[in-house]
This record gives sequence, structure tokens and C-alpha cells, in this order.
Amino acid sequence: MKLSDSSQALVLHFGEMGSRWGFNRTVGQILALLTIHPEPLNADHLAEALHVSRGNVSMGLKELQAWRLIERQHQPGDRKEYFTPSGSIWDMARIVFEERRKRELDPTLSLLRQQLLSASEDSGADYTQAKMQEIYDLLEQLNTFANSLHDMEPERLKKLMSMGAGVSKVLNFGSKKKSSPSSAS
Amino acid sequence: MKLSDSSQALVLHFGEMGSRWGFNRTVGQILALLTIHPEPLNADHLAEALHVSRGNVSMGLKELQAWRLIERQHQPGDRKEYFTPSGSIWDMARIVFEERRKRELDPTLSLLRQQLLSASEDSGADYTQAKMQEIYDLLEQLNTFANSLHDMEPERLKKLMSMGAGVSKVLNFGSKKKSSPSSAS
DNA sequence: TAGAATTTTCAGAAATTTCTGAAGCTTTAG
DNA sequence: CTAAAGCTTCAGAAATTTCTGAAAATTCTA
Repeated sequence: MKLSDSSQALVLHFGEMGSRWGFNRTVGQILALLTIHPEPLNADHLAEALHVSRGNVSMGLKELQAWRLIERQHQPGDRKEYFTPSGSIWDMARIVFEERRKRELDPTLSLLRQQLLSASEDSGADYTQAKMQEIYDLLEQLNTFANSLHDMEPERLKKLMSMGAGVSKVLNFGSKKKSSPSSAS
Repeated sequence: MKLSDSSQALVLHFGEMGSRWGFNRTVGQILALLTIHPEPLNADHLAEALHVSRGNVSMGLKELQAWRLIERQHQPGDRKEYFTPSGSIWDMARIVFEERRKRELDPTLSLLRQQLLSASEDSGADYTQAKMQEIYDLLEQLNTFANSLHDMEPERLKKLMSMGAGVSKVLNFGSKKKSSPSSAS
């Protein structure tokens, strides 16, 4: 398990970025290596290539399986477990995106909802209540948007993303003068 | 500086979420408190309300100013520095979003660009090169999309977000029947 | 079923991040 | 200019996260 300079660099980089993307160094490195390696790898390969302990690899693989980012395979005539990414790069991005939405928005939405419901009791603290409502509204909108991206079929999503700033133009069609009376439901 | 139960809960929560949003506990708490408090606060207020040291508050304020999330003010007849959020909740969200795009996408794009350019030298490692290209393409598309969101005027952005899944419908206009035969580029 | 191969677990070690508090710096009033 | 008020810095302490490695558990072969 010797990595090319280029692969080595990518793997190390994914380790560093890991924490920003929601996992730890080893998990980032394992994911990177499995992704760019043509063949499935087993835990010993990974431990050797990444210079980390066997136990650490085991924990990392467990976490990546929990995220559904990788899956187990078996090679005929080998008792060891081998791993590969469970989908395309695109699939991975969706999974990470969704997981992060859950971790970064849901808990706060849930807290704010609670706070705002039980607010009627407190009479004062007007300003604070209003701000909390503002934060809630914003996060809920973000959340809805994130969900709608997540639910889109890949093709449509790709199209939307590649339109980039062009989306802005298309949106003018939707608005025109005629504001649909449906509004807030 | 006594906080209501509700404010207290929100501040603590923002402290916990802080690390997921890109800053540490104290920074999260300071931001939350300044946001929901009707009046500007000074460093002593913050240290007392959050039960953290004066030095920690100073560092937190410095960081929030670097992010341009808060700004200094002076109260007439008081030598202390007071702080308030520097914009609306919406403005804050945009700043945090943009800062995270920079931290989470730019470094990887930059590394991959470099790797892919200097790839001609290495002859082998075909699969790996192809995967790196895939990752690069995806991240660049994400990046472009994020930028176009960031550059949109708030009104248009709000409209886009509130359309949610509806965006999908609007996009059909752009595709019609004419399926471009380009496929994988 | 025995036992060898492989994987998982988890207590404590190592590394990293965050926080404190006192020293020192800057600003302002007098 | 002096001194008090206020702010910042940063070395080391505390807290948190990550990693190791040996023991325990599981799986497979014969």
C-alpha cells in the first residue's frame, strides 16, 4: 500500500478538512482513500497506508458505514472485509449535505419552536421574542430550501446548480405582477 | 445582567452549536446574547452573563469583529466599548454562509486544481485522476452555486428559498423536450 | 467444538482546542 | 504628565477530542 505523491496529498488534505465537514481526521482520510483507490481495501490496508492503529480504522469504518458512505464487500477466498464507497461522488455529497442539515439546523429549530410556543406566558422580553422569531423564520426557510434540494432528482439538481446566477433571471418569470394568493399556508 | 430562562437556554444552545457553525462556544454565546438583547452590551456585561473570563470575552469579540458580525459603539459618558450585531439576522446568515464556503470549499478546490494540472507528468493512476476530476467538478459546481446565492440581492434570495420545491417546476421551462445529447463532458 | 483469523471495544494516553487570569499595553481624564 | 480605567495578550491550565493497543468478542474453518 504505497500511495503516489498526489494521492498522499489528497488523503492528507481530506484528513485536515474532515473536521470542517463533520468528521475526524481518520474518517476523512479513509473516505478519501477508498474514493480514489480503484480497488476495495481492507482494514489492514487502510491502517498501513494511513499510519494509524487498527482500532482507529475500525472505528472510522463503523462511522462511515453509519453515514452510509461506504459499504462492505467480500473478496472470494479472503476472509477479510473489504470496503468501497457506496455510491458516486455526487451521492456522497448529498449524504454529507443532508447529514449536516440535520445536525446544524434541526436542533436549533426544535429549541426555538419550543421557546416560541411557551412564550405567551412570559409577558415582557418583547424584543427578545421578536428576534427569536426572526431567527426561527430564517432557519426554517433555509431548512425548507435544503430539503427541497435534497429531494430533487440529481439531474434537476445539477441543472439548477449549473444555472448559477441564471436562476435569478428565471425567477423573474415566477413573480411577474400576479402574486399568487396562496401565500403562507 | 440576569437572563430570562428563555434567553439563557438560547444562549447556551448557541454555545453548543457554535462548533458546528464554525466558531467556539464562547463566540457562539456572545453572538446569541448580543443578538437577542435590546441594548448594546460591554465586555463586562458579557463576561458576567456568560460566566467566562474577561480575556475570553475579549478574544471572542475580536473574532466576531473579524467576521464583521458585530460592531463597536460608544455610549455617551461611558468609556467602555459597547457591542451590537452589525446587521440583520439575514445579514448574519449570509456572512456565516460565505465564510464557511471559503473555509470548506476553497482550500480543496485549490489543492485539486493543482493536482490536476500537474497530472500530465504521472502517466499511470488513471482511475485516481478521474476520481479527482469528478470531485473537482462537483465542488466547483457547488462553489459557483454558493457564490451565485451569495451575490443575489436579499429579496430575490428570499424568493428563491421560499419557492422551495417549486423551483423544480420553474426549471422545467429551461429544459423543455430538447434533451442535450452532450451527456458526460 | 477447538482454535485460528479477524473485527470490535474501550480505558487510558496523546493531541488539540478552549479558557483563565495576571501582566502589560492603550486610552483618556484631570 | 500621571494615574486610573479599560482592553489585549499569551503562557499555561482545563476541557475536549482523537487515537492506541491490548483484551474481548465474533466469525469462520476443519
